[in-house]
Amino acid sequence: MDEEISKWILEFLLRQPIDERIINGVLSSLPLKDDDNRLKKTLLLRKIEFDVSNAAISEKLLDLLEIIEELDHREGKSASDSMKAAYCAVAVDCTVRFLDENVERNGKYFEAVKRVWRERVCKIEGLASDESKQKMVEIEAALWDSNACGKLLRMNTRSEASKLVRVYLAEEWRSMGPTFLELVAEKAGNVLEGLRSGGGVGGEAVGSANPGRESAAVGAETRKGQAAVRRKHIAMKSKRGRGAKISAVDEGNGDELMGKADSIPAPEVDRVPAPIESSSLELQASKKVDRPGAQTAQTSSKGMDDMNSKTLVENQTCPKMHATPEVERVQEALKSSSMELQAAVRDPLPDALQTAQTLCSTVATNNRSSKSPVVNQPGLETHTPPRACTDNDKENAEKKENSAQDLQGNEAHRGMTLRNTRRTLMEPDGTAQTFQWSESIDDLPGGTPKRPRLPSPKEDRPSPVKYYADTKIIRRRVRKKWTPEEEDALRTGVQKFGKGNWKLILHSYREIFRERTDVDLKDKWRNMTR
DNA sequence: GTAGGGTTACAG
DNA sequence: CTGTAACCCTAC
Repeated sequence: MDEEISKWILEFLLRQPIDERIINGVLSSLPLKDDDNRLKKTLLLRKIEFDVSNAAISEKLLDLLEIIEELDHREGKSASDSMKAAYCAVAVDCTVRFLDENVERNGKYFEAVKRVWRERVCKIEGLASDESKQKMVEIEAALWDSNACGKLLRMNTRSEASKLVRVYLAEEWRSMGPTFLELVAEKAGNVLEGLRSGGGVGGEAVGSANPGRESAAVGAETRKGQAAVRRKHIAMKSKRGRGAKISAVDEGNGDELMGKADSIPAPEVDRVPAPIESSSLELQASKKVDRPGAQTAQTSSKGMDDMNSKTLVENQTCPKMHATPEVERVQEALKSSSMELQAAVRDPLPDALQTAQTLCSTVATNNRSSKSPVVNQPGLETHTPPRACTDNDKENAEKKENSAQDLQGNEAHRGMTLRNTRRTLMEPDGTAQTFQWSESIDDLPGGTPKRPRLPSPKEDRPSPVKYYADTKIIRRRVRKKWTPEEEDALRTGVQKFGKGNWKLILHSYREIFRERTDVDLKDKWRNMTR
């Protein structure tokens, strides 16, 4: 199946309340590449939503939020306030759950503070906020202050974390907009609406304004108001090379879509959408969950208001089930727009391979025609990634050639140089620097997808709270005077085991030396014998 | 784990 | 401010 189509399907499925096993099955069967942060983010958000809905607030949620923050960071987007708040609330809950009202029994709590706040929250600059700094002060204070301890214990941190994560999720789903398939379905809804009303098809869309997350029962007025927002989503898609044609249709009226469908020769319509049909059948086969609200395309015009975009996608992908003339026309329209989209998203690999082949054959020709000795000139290596040649490329190539000739004397040398540094353009270039996202959801050989992993160590972004944390959390123990009982036990211990066996003495009188260490014993003996 | 030097808190 | 006890850091 085409990778782009796989992405559309997966993105759509990830937004649905489908059994996790089905999602995993789809993940392992679709050909996906590691270049779509939106898809990765959708996957991560779904995971978070799953955990929160199961009341599973844990440090794993912090992992997921950190990965999303990293993805956003790479795209130049900083964490939203709701994300920071959610992250902070989860961190608080993951710590406070270990808190004991007796501050002297808070060993586990101390470990949690260290693990969650010192080694994690403080180091993620992108998720730091004034609130998290404030919370950290309170969290730390509970280590020694029973009042602060009591205050934290009275808080319902679990509920707060759950609530704030949900708020964050809602905001994130909203900002991501509908999935591509839902957009397409929405357009189909417009067309159907137009057909049923027997007149012009306006810009008003059918379905939820945020089809992936919100109820389909959105009032017509609301939808009108949000039409402009949807157009923005489409425009965004078109920039990515996905929906250029559909975008154009949306700006005009829906009849254009039908017009395009009609104008496309039948063989083209039949040929191109095959991947969509086959993939949709696969999905249908794997989708065992029937949604009660789903209706067919035979629904009346009034019923269309309630029809959500999922239904439309199903209709689109099951042509044999609802073969009314209207539906067939919509299917044709969808197919044609799909074909146009496929045309817009051109795979660069064939061009690249062809370019590489051309270069290699040129080099081979030069080798045969030139009697010049082979000279390795690393300074003249070309490491331009293979891609289709443009006029500019040709110009640049000519310039490079000229400068190479200036240095080497002839074009043949250049060819030989290229040949001697790398056998082919597809070979790894030892001098080139590559930057890859190694935490791929599908970076197994052969593109076999696998579950997401935690990110590798992040770049060292100094955190403004780190210094604070280091100086605050590792604080001196509260100074505690030695009791006469402890001094007696120490003297007895030294008499019995000898000076220097501090560990042994400590364990022998563990009940007396409650909060002392072997080093304390050694220091105390030093003081006593001075 | 131990030894010894360094640092900090506190009483006078 | 000073001396001392308690605690910390680090080399071995």
